Amino acid sequence: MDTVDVFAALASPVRRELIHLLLDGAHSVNDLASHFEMRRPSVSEHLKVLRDAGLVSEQRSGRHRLYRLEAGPLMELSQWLSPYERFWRERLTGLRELVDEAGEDESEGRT
Amino acid sequence: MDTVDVFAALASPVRRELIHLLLDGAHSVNDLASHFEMRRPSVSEHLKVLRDAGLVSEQRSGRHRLYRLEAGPLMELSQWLSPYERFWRERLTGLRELVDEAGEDESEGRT
DNA sequence: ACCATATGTAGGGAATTCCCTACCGGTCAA
DNA sequence: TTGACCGGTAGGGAATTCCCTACATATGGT
Repeated sequence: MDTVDVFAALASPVRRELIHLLLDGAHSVNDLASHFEMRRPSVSEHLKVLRDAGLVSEQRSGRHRLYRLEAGPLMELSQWLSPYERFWRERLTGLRELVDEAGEDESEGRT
Repeated sequence: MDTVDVFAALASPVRRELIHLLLDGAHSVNDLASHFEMRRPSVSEHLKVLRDAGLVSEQRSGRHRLYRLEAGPLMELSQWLSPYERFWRERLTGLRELVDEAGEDESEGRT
């Protein structure tokens, strides 16, 4: 049972597209595979990586397996990102000051 | 000048550690390399990947090169993440309802 | 000029990734 | 049961990654 790092799992554009496709609900493997140029077994392998990273879960239903998005690892990613937020907030603050200087008519308050 | 995908750049634990080290300001390559087991040229190569991804910038200062964190790509990552936020917000809402239900039966208590 | 320091680059080798073609088992329908 | 369909797995090959040891280049100090 290899446990896969969520960053490594998201490093592939194919896998990012896969979880994007799952935003509107669960899909079968064939359904997902139809969105790619590559062969179905390759998509299957990408799904395995996503499973090992906890990013998707499968639910068997007849001969289909429905894959659905799992939020946990993405939430962890968001938490990982939080220490860096101040960096771009500072940048946005700088931009905002420029904007404010350019047009001092409008004022709005939101942080 | 290869332009590197920010997800691919962050796929390496070493590179994530590098940008983490840059949270408290700019550092030289030797300074950064001293935090790792690996040899300095390897750290240099990791820094090149981060540069190509726009995650760090370098500023030459004498014979040193100071690397500093650049927020842009991380902000894009945060934006990429936003469509998925509702997934874990739903989960947290569910958790909160559970907590609230449990809390109605008991008076407050902490160990 | 000479030498030490700071860092990038070349080239190579082991490991990993990513895609492929076969193939296998499970499920449904006739 | 037979056959069509769904989807995982095996094995292989090309490309990429990741680390290494040399080496190159540039700057500063003496």
